[in-house]
Amino acid sequence: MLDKREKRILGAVIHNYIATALPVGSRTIAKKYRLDLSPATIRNCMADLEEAGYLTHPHTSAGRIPTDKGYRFYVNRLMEREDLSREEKARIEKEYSNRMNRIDQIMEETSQVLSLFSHYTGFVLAPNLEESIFHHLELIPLENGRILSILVTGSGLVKNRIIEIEKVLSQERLQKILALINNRLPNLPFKRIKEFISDQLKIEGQAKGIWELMDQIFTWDGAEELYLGGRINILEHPEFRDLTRTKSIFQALEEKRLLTAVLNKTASSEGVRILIGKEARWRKIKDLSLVTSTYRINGLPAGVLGVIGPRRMEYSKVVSLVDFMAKMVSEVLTNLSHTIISSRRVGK
Amino acid sequence: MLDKREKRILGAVIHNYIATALPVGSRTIAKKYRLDLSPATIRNCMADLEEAGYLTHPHTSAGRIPTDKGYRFYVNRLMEREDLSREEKARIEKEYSNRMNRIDQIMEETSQVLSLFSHYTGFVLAPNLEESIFHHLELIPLENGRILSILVTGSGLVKNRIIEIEKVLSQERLQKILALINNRLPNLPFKRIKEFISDQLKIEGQAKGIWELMDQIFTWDGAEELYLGGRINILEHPEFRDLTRTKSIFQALEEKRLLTAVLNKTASSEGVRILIGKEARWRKIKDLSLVTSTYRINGLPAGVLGVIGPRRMEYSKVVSLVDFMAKMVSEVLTNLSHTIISSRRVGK
DNA sequence: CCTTAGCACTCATCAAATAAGAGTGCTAAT
DNA sequence: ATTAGCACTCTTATTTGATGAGTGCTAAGG
Repeated sequence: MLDKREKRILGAVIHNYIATALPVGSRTIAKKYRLDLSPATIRNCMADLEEAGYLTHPHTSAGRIPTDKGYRFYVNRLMEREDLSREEKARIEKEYSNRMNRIDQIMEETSQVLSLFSHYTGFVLAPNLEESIFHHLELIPLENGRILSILVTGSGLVKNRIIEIEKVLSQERLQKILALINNRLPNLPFKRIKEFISDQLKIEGQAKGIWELMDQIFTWDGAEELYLGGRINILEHPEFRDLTRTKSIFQALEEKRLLTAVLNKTASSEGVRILIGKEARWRKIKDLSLVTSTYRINGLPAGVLGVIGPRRMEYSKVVSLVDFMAKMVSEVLTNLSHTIISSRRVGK
Repeated sequence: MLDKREKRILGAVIHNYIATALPVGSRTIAKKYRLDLSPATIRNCMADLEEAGYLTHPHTSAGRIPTDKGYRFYVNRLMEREDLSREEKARIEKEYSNRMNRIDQIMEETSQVLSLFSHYTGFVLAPNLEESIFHHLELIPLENGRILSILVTGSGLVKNRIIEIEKVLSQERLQKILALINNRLPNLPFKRIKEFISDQLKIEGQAKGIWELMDQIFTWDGAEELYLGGRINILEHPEFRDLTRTKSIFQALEEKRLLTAVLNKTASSEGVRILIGKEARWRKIKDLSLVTSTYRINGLPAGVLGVIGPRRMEYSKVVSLVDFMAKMVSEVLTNLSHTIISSRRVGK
């Protein structure tokens, strides 16, 4: 365990490194932070911290820079949360207010705001369908047994695609099925829909063609939608002057699958999560950190949003920002979902 | 007018500069291109070309590089089209084959293919709604007079958004209107829909609430959807080593509005269009060139696709690629639209 | 025993100096 | 009209030396 002095010095090093991106030496700390210690003492202490794995040396005679472990300790134990000022919150809310009724607009805008206020790259992973609830289905028949299926979720997300079935169903038949679905399924979570349908079909002795249709409608590849805002912000930071590295990072950002995979691994616990460098266990983003939070619809986890930036990130600010945005999005989406769900009572 | 020799030399300079990104000198040309002229002669000639505005000097004792005017001449008069090889076409078709039934997937995939085969950045501007034809409308009522409107175009594009109206319409009323619309409007171009509706309403003496609703459904902001693929490819090219410039270019790419504006200005003439550097009349992309083509649905202009890269672009190859992809997309979308439109005859 | 001053040593970075090379533009010869 | 030759310019790469930040160690002081 680190003693009090070591903590203070570690904190000072990280704080300074975050601000400057330059290796920080003992003198700097002695001068800038009122520790009342001589550089020499600090040097000794830093040597200890290095041995313990919290700091490293880029080369023999340079200052220290934090390791992943160092950042982790800072984030867990040292860092104080820097709440957003009232003005900032107001600005965000203003950025946010207009025309926020299409869910994809909300996602897009959120990723923009996250990047704008953090100066890093913002992202939003769209609501996970499995976790959503069903609201409405439309089927528009095309030729050759093709059908355009339009699926509306409880959160107002609209998913459409063209499906093909072997057995051609008549128009009346289709209408009947549709009515049945829109009558029985609303508010059912998607992950329980298939079993529900198969149960119902058994009871009512319906044909196989319908099951085939249903199966296609309610099956989708896991490719969730990822919104990224402010990719260029990455270029702002000195550690990415070097194009060779930067390029691989842009490649990583372009590969939505990668990010999606990483994000899906972060457990959907409460609050803000931080993933530093190699902790993400993904080579391509080993020099990046993620600050993420889960947003919820009606209290149920729906998706993930957050910020991607250099390991040397202003965690204290970013954490507050991400937290705030997660709550904001949760609220907006929950409201939207109420609008939609309660329409059942009023409209029909 | 340039004489034969000047043309050959200009062609050689540009060809070489495209390949190397380095200013090209008289010796290089004398050696690499069988012009049977001494460097000195070539120098004289290049001086003339410079005076005429086709070439420049970065500094006194460097080789020549082409100006916008030089590129323009090259593209218009000198360049031979380098057709795609059979293998390339086969590869593209293979990349393209799978699951191409959702229109947004087609757009996404097309932009990817464009970037993959050009090594520049590919883009597709989604079909312009104004030019599309109506196919189907669904209205799903929510509470408080909110309505989820789902609009299907003749090309299979699905647009959905939530609209609000003052006067609450009853469920039956809504159904009636919907039936009417889906009966009368199909195959009508969107740009003629509003007048059509207002005519109809007059004849049938319907209430104002309906006009308000219709107006909202068939009005949209011009924000068309832009798909970009392979942004990073820009980083591959030596002229963008310099981060300062590169950053502004990424900003430009991020600003979809900008690109959309530029693209909408390129007239929808036949075939491939090339925009070089400042010709686009937009400061931020003054160091970039665009190669674009219009794709069509049933012979009617629907949208624009193409490639964005450095001014020093391999125009001869890229032109063929863009041309090919435009034809490909036209075909795919036209087929898709047939599937959808003919469903009227079969399904209903 | 902890802290600190002092000092030798290591690297990285910067600037100036130098060298090399590419390319031009001009002149004079062919 | 073409070309060879040459002086001149400017860029780029390389070397060199100086500077300075920072460490690690040792020994002295509280």
